Parts: sequence; C-alpha cells; structure tokens
Amino acid sequence: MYICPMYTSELIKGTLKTIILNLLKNRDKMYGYEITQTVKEMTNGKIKITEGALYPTLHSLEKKGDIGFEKEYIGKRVRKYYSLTEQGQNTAQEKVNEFADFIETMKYLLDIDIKPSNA
Amino acid sequence: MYICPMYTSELIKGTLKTIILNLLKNRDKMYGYEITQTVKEMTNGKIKITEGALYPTLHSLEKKGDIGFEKEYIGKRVRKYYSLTEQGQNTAQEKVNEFADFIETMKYLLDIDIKPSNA
DNA sequence: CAAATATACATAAGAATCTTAGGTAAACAA
DNA sequence: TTGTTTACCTAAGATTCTTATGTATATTTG
Repeated sequence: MYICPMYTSELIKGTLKTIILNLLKNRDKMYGYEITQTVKEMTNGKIKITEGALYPTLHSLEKKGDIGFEKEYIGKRVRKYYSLTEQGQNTAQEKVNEFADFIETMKYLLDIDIKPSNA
Repeated sequence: MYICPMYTSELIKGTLKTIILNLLKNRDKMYGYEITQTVKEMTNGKIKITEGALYPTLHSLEKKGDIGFEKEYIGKRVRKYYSLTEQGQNTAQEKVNEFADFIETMKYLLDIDIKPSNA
C-alpha cells in the first residue's frame, strides 16, 4: 500500500491563510473542520491542516476583518460557518496573485520546467 | 520609478534551504554574501535573503553534512566558499522535486492557471 | 584624503507560524 | 458500550524568520 508523502511543514508554512481565504472565495461558506477535510481530500493527503494551526488562524483572520462567521446548530453540536467579508475578498485575491507570482519567480530561480497543466 | 514589491516574508519562509542548495548545485561553489546578491538580482529584488537568516541556515546545513566550505582570502578579508557534499547533492534534488510537486498541488488547490513560461 | 558605501562575516532578541499535546463534548458505528 | 468521527478550543514548545547590532576590510565619492 502506497502512502502519499506529506510535504515538509516548512513548505506549507506561510500558505495557510492563502489556502483558507481562497477556499472561502470559491465556496461561499465553510466551517473549520470542513476546511481541513477538503484540503486533505483535494491534495490526496499531501497537505494536512492541523487544528492547532487552523483555529488560531481563523481567529486571526476574523480579528483582522477578512472573515466573519455565523453559528449553526446540527442537533446539539455547533458549527461556525465562516465567509469572506468585502475586505476579505480583496485580501484573498491579493494573496492568490502574490502566490502565483511567487511560483513564477521560484520556477525561474530553481530552474524548474513545469509540465503543462492537464488542459 | 517603479519599485518591485517583495513577497511577504510568510511565503519565502521555508524555501530558503531549497534556494541555497539549488544554487550550489548549479554553481559549484558560492560564498554567503554572493548568494544574497545573486538571489536579489535573479528575482529583481522580489526575494531578499537577509544575513540574519542566511548565516544560521548555512551553519545548519553544514552541521547536517549537506554542505562544506573552504576559506579564501581576498587581501585580508575572508570568504567562506560553500559547496555541496555528496549527501547535499541528493538533498538538493529532493528539495527541488518536493517544491516542484508542491507548486503543482497548490496550483490545483488555488485554481491558478499558469501562463506558459516564456519558452 | 575623509567620509560614506559596499563587502563579508557573525550573533542575539523578538515575532510569526507552525507542531504536538492536551481538553471538551456530541454523534455514530462496531 | 466502546471506539471512531465530528467539531470546537488552547497552550507549550520548535522552527524559521526579521530586526538590530557588532566587527572589520575594501572601495567609491566628494
């Protein structure tokens, strides 16, 4: 049985906010646990967001005004559904643009030739 | 006059070792200050490696056996020329491969369509 | 030639971001 | 009913960076 290797935590460091904001941009509203599961599934387990990293980041994004939330009860259990504020929409776009640019720079710096994406 | 914006330090975090090891793979031997200047030039100032980050990283890579150095005197001033060990050659390749894979994963996750590199 | 800038190394305090470990509690599967 | 999954949370510690500082030589500029 093949176990998909995770990336070293160094690499993922710094991309968490970008990932969260972009997911919320595409999906309108999500709750924390859903974010961790979605990222795990979309990356085949290569990126696993730990809860110890996720929740403080969500609280930080909320404090800065990029996201807001509303509680929803599933039986007696609570979910906090987060969504982008207007400011957050801009932040999300900026973050993604910056990362896309960063990728190009790093590709050049590391002399990586990227296989054309399955278009 | 247009000032090229630097990336937020979050993004660069975690890629420093990869950048250093890859440069040494392509250039055989380099000294610390040369690395900072080369990266700054190659990225048009978008990535600036600070000395406070560089030197501890070089020392760490040396302690782990990925790089070695020999001193060279330019007049009375010393340069420490670093180069990859055999182990470092492997580490360098692994780091670059991992980063290339990481880029692909992030492109998918962030739904970024990359313009074909100026080929 | 003096002063400022560039070269070249280094360390240390603090900030930011993560991992690891722990806690609470409800829902569901075995 | 016992374990796993869902769903939230915090805190200690590790890692990796920034910022500030130190030392010293070489070069450029006024």
